[in-house]
Amino acid sequence: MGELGRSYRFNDEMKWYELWQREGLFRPEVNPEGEPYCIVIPPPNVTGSLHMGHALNATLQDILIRWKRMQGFRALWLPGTDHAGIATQNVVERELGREGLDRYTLGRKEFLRRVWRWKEEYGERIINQLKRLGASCDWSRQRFTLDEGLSRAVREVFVKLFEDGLIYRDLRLINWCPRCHTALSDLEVEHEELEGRLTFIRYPLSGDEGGYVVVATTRPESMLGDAAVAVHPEDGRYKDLVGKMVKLPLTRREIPIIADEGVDPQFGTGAVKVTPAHDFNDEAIARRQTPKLPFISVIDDDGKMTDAAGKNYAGLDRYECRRKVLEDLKELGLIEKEQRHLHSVGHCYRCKTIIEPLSTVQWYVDVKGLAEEAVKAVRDGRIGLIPEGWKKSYFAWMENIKDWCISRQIWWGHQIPVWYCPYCKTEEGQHQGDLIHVTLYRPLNAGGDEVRGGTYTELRLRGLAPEDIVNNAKTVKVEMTVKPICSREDPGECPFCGSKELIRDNDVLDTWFSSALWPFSTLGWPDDTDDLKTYYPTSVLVTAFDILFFWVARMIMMGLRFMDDIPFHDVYIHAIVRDATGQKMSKSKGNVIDPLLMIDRFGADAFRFALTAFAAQGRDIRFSEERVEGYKNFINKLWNAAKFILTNTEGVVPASTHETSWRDDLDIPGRWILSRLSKTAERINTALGEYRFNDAANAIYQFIWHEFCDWYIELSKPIIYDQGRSGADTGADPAVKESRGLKAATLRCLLHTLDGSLRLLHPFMPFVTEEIWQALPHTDRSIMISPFPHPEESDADAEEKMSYIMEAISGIRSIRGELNMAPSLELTAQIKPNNPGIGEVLKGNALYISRLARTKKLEVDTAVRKGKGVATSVRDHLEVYVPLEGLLDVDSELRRLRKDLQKIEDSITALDRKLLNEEFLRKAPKEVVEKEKLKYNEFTLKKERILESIDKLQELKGEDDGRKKEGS
RNA sequence: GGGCGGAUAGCUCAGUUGGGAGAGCGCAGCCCUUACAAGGCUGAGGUCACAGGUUCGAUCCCUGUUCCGCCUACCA
Repeated sequence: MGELGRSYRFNDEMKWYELWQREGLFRPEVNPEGEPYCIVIPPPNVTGSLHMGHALNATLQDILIRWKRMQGFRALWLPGTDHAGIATQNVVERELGREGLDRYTLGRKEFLRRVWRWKEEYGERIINQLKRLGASCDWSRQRFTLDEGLSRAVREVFVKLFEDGLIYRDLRLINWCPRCHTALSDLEVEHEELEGRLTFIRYPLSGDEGGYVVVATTRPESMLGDAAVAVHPEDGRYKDLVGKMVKLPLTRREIPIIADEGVDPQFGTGAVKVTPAHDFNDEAIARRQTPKLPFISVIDDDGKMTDAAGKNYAGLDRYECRRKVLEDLKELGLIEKEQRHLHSVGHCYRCKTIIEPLSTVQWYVDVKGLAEEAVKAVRDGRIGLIPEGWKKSYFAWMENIKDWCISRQIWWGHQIPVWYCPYCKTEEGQHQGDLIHVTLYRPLNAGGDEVRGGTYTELRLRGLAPEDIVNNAKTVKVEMTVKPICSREDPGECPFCGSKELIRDNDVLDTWFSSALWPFSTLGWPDDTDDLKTYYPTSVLVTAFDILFFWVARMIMMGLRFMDDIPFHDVYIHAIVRDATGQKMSKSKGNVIDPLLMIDRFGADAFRFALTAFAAQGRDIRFSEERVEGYKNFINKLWNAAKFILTNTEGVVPASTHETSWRDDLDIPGRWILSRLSKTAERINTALGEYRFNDAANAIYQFIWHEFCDWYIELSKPIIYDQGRSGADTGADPAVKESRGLKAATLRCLLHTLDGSLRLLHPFMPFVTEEIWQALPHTDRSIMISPFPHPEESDADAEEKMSYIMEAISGIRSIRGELNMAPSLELTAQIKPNNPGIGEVLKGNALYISRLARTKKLEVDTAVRKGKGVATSVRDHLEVYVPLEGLLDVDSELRRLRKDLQKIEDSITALDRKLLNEEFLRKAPKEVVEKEKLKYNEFTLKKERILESIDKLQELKGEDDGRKKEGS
């Protein structure tokens, strides 16, 4: 047993974390016999630092894990980080940029060394921040998506899907980020409404001097790549023009006017320019046409115009080019008009650069079949989404899912396990080496000549060694017809021609590809490990909705495919944390609140509790510091309660869970608080079982502050102090003896309830609970492995009787408060119980009433004779009178009573309406009618009593007034 | 364009099988009562967005309207 300082110092939180870690308490092996319970953490980016979303996410998982661990489960919270391909690469490239370098000057190998170095240096930052939060992850099992094991999993999955024909290459338009220099999946594109300009441009008709067609566009620069002008086939205005040609301004090309169903005659002029290589819509039109329209790429990887754009524009940035095109068109008098136009524009989710659709060869996963299975798993309830509302979006997305573009033109990540042989021939008989196009990041010397790129065959013929080519390649574009060699092991030679010279695919996989395997790759798959057998499928996944599609859906698909089982039973989808005004937090808005700052200022416990208490299902959290502060006060309250109990229970033998005989000596308040404690445990269990975190948090808050502190501790004081005074007694008096038993029992009850409260609170506030608990008599090493309180049968009798006591006390307090009487003023009070049974309870507990309500004299009798000058409080089971000779402020008491009367009359009127309604009597359930009748009787009784009091007062007032008149 | 969610006390929000409207903060009054003024006690404050409907009875179920968010989509 220890002593507690004056106030809780949360700065020492980490000493407990160190203890937990030292003792290995985060490992599931602390409960070797327990049923497995497992959560895999949504791996944060290695580049990341803890933000509010992480903090909430981790707090909720920690609550579940600590709760289950205390319940004896073999609870595993498996942590790790994600290599975050694009984000991490960006960070390191920026770093290089400051040194005047870029990744190409370093070359792939050296660049990757740099990234790993960066990762070793900074990659643990977010992990350490999670520790500050108190996250009880099993760090001995920590994983990283680029670990050897996880990489093997990725490779296995890729090869298997390739073999099954579910991974393929294709040439089509993709979302390209010119800044990150890579393809992106549809999900990685954020659409934002922007105000742009709709420009109406005249395209002169060929062979019809003066005739023209007007097209409207938001991207004038793309006209350089136009392949046609399209109109709706039914559009009368243009019917005659279909099949004719127009002269494409600023170029020497002529392009046809074609008909396509996809054109909206209502929009713009009804005629649209078609740029197949730079617009998804136009791509579709181009593919529908016979003959197919040509794809003319006028914008390159960097967002600059290509040679195909014409010599006036080649090399210009796409937006510079736009300005120049507009200028040039204006000069030619071909701009009819411009208007403002609101449209949504795709941005790179990593760097916010505007996406450029480019026609490239990429790798795709055919997800249709996988998605079907994943839909089934949710539809038939094998996986639960909580709150359920998300199912709808899940289904909607899954049912319209498009193939997943998984290749990225970056270096940090899992390189695609595919090789190409430059010496084999394609089915059409071409040399594959001629179809592999390499651009070098710097000119290489080849026999005296400077070489900047070319086909692989050319480069080899000019004398460059294979290593030189690969190591200096900026881009390697492999045409569609080249045969891929996909292999689990790096192939030493071509399986077809035996050539030892193979070129590996330059691209890496989307980071989400490896994240999709997380629930089983982290447990050891593809090996058949004990962990995998024990913990898969995992219990629950806790995450925010913004990665429902990115991650959750894909994990379900991959889990079902490769483990033949769901990856988790439940998915709990929590809120987004916003700022106090409801804005999403973002760096650009400058409204980000740093969780670590909150932890520094208020402690991790208060911060966690604030997040939890507001984590209601289906609603976003508006975060504000005040709330955290409020929970810091709660900690203070708890601390002081503990201090009080500890100083008063010195020497009290620890109340072991088995030894319960002391309970027999308890009186009503003691039995009541135990019953409430048990009820609270039950409420928390139910709430957490349903992922109703806010309910659970509020239940324990309510119990500790408003039941334990406000009532029980106050009620214990008369026992502790009064009996303490007579403690020196000989003990001959049986009443004293008995009360000694009561005192001992009360002290134990205080300790027991404090201990139980701490355990119930521990999952939410791990640090302060540990600190207090360590000061309590205890046997376990830590509260975090002590048993979570089991709900017992509730003590209805004690709860009922306690309500009488509470009514009596608050009745008296109410009169005191309402009539503005000083708390120090000791009153005389009379209580008239509704029946003798209630009276017995009140008499037996008179000590509590008089102490808490501060009375010097207390009379309890069903036949109490109400004096003339009394204040009255009418409660459900009793009436309270406080005679106020001389003190009575008759008018304010009358006002008070009339207010009560009004309330009760309103209720009675409402009930009247109901009970006089025959249909209600006939149709409503009997219990309800009975209840309403009972209420009616109760209320009328109450009303009569209040009326009686009013009468009495009015009588008195009459006399008073009379006296005053006489006196004057 | 399609879909989803929200509108309850001054503020932020709970309210799960439709049966007398709750919390926290804030506010007002009285109190430094020997755990805690980071506190105690008492209290004020709500036609549960609006309009219909179902029902004996609606904050809750249905329809519509208004306002506010979010997701999604190939409106050039």
